[in-house]
Amino acid sequence: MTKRKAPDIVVGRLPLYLRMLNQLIEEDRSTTNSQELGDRLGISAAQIRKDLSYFGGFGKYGAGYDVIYLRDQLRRILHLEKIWRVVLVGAGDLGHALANYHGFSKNGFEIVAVFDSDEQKVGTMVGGLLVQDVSRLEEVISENHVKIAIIAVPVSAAQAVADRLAAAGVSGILNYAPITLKVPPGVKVQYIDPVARLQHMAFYVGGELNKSSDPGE
Amino acid sequence: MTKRKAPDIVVGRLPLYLRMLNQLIEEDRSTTNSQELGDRLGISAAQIRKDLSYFGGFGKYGAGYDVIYLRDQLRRILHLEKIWRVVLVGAGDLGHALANYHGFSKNGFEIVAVFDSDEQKVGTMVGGLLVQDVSRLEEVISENHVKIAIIAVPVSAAQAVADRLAAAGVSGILNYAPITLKVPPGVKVQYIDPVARLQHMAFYVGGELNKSSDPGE
DNA sequence: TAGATTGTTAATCGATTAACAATC
DNA sequence: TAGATTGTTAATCGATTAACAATC
Repeated sequence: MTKRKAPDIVVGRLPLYLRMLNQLIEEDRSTTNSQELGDRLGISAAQIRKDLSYFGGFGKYGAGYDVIYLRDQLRRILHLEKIWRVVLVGAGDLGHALANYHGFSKNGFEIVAVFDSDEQKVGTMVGGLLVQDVSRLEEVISENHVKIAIIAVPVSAAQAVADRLAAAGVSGILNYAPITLKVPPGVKVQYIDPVARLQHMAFYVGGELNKSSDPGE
Repeated sequence: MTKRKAPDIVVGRLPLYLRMLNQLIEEDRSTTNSQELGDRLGISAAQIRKDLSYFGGFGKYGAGYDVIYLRDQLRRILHLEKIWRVVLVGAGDLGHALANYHGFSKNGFEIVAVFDSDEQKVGTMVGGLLVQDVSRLEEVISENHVKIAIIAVPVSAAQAVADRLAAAGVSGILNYAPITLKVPPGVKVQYIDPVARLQHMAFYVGGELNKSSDPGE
């Protein structure tokens, strides 16, 4: 029987499990088990079984998991059986890279519109889409029933964009601007901040300034 | 007195505190306090004080924190007083965006070389740097004493690149390829996977498929 | 001193791991 | 049945919050 509401941290691991199952399927594997999944993901087998148990029982006692079946179940749980229409705000270098990235569409996220406020960029093509003026943001979101957006604008514009996205009905924002956004209840924000990640690593790497495996010159 | 070793999750928040302090400095503020920092970051004041306490006491009783002083202390703690030389592997769309992103150099991370295995790309300019053949990876890392690298190559090449980076002396890897890397002990990996983040959000957003604030057409 | 806010301790809460009965 | 691995419970571990003495 399905247990109580899964913690957010558990939900955040499901995409990793899904990714690994897709990889196993590509390797033509038909079954796996919590031990193997854990080894390949750097997670304990117990944790994987516990995580899955929040949503149901998907394995076979003594035999592990059918990779196709578990993959399909995870897709269902994560609401990935439909194609999500996504808008991208910001057509700079990052916006370009995101619009051209095939990983989104391969995984069920279709970028349906790209916006920018720069007159120079509006009207140009980015990733097969015509860049639109950001003034059309609300209109496009409404017409396409868009629920998820990606922010790839400078810090100075990010909060205002988030405000408009939320007001227009978006309830999930993937934010690449290095700023903590204030959003209304019910709107989920995920942050991607490579600088913060590098700084996090620098803490651990930073000990050896001049030592390391360097005999000196 | 400084307490015991700080948990990794605490270290991961320090860059957010640093970012907020830089923002306060730009706003010409001279002091702040744990309450304000917490409010603006969506974190409890108690947690901020606790986090900082792992590294020392940086505030003034009754008066809060001097923003410049705390900023400097965080930079020291995170080993950000030097400029980190970083290599970027992969000169595709993402590599382009990363090489052109000024946020790295503004925060003390200088990309010193860009590599690709595609003959078409080697020799071209990306972000002011000449793209080099990936065969020169070890040589450049060694000559420049590089300790941090960014992987922006396809999944199929990522593990092999990580192996070479680790063997060449890199101890921090920022990985954009959607795959869990196997690395030797002592090598720290941080992952950036926008698809996983979108999937995580889809779980929460996914409930309302056809309902939401839409009266139908 | 009165007021404010830190730094720290103790209490609470939550997540991970270990162990094992269930079961195919 | 014997063997294997799940799903679940209980124990452990770790992180967050609450409370408050310290102190400027």
